[in-house]
Amino acid sequence: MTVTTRFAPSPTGTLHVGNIRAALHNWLLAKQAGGKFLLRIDDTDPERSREEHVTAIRADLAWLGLHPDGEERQSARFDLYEREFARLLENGRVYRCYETAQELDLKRKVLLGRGLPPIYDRAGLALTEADHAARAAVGEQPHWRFLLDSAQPIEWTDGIRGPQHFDPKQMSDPVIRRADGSWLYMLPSVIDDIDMAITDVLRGEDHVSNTATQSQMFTALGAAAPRFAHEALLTGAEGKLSKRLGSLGMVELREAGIEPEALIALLARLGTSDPVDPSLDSDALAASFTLAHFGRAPARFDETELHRINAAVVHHLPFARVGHLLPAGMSEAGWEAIQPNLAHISEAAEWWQVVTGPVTPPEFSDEDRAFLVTAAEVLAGQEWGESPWATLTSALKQVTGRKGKPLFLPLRQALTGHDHGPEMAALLPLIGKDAAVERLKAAC
RNA sequence: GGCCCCAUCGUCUAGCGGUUAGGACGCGGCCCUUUCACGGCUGAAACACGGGUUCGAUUCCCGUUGGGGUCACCA
Repeated sequence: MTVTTRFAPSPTGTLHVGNIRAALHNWLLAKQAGGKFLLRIDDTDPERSREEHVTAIRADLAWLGLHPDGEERQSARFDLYEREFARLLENGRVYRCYETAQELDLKRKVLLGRGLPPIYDRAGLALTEADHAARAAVGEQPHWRFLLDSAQPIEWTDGIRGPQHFDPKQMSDPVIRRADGSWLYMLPSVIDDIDMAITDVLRGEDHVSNTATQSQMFTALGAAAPRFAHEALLTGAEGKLSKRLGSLGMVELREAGIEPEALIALLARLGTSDPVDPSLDSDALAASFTLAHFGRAPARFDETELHRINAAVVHHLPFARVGHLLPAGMSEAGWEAIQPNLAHISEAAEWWQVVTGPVTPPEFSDEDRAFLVTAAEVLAGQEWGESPWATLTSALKQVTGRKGKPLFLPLRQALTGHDHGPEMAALLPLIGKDAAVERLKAAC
């Protein structure tokens, strides 16, 4: 059986760290097995779903390199839901209810106040046909609940959490359809997982109780449930599940100069016993992806760590990958000279400016000025060669007797305008002889 | 409040009765580089607490404390 996973975002917003992690893990799981990764847009709620978010989600997945092998949209599948719903109705697994949201809320509060679990009392189930007729007569439309089988213990072996047991008596029959006929998440998701032949559902542990009720839905629809795995959620750096984390979206990440490789390297391994390794590509991450290596306690997502990983990633990126992001005219040699000094690709512009000029050197002492005059003369007269920096500095050492910092720092400052930066040996050939001589003269 | 999950260096974690408690990231030091960065070496750094069980608990059991999740006509 081939492995098929899915990522099922609701287009009510753009992707954020939690979403991305879910998408990535499902992608890794499928990719590892040579299976399929499907995108399913969960847009059953026309009120809150926005087309621009669908577009953004597709674009973000593409940016991350998580290309789906197929895409479905729940809004295009209502006929299917209708048919399956009819089957459940026939089998007596759905029933009509009339409580308003306010009434249900009140019931819950009363139970909670008495220290009892807020489980739905199944008042709707007790209604007679006459009751329903009377409701209909006054124009009242019912909403629908799925009837849990209290006699059927719920169990599954979770890919991360191990054996799971739930008592259906401890759970409420979920509302699956509103009075206006619109669908809630619970049932369409199960119908689609069956229809799309999803073999593995990997999601956050906030879905554990959903899995419990949904596992009965699979059975009620005559299908075998997929394998389930629930991973512990991420928390913010300060411990609590932060609003910051929830809102840390693709836009912010991109604006902060985070590369997809960095995000993927961190998210693939955070919360597992495998070390985060910025040098690994997605194929290597997929090959080593192991559910058994996931911890069961919530892990902290630290934005600072993401930036560190980003720097490490940038140090590995080949010119071909970043060329189009670099300043016009920047060569491969330029990239390689500057790359080790970058935390973000965007900083390449600053260092390339050092190569192309103009540069603004600091004020030098008379002594240094004299030194730089000599330097300009030596450089102008020297054979450029393979390693002009070594040639220049060893010549100056002999001529002026300077060494160490007094030898190198004025040169660096005059040539680049900075007192630190990429290696001069790599920079000088890029600057070129004429420009270098000019800069030395200009600094005097 | 009920139910579920969790508790080892700052962080992510390995450990499945007897270990000098291991690794990775970060941090300190040294080397390389006559800068910063990169790279190499090295060091400091942890079993939440209280009871049991046992010859012996980080490991097994109970409790306390603490953290996370869930109990929606959101997904």
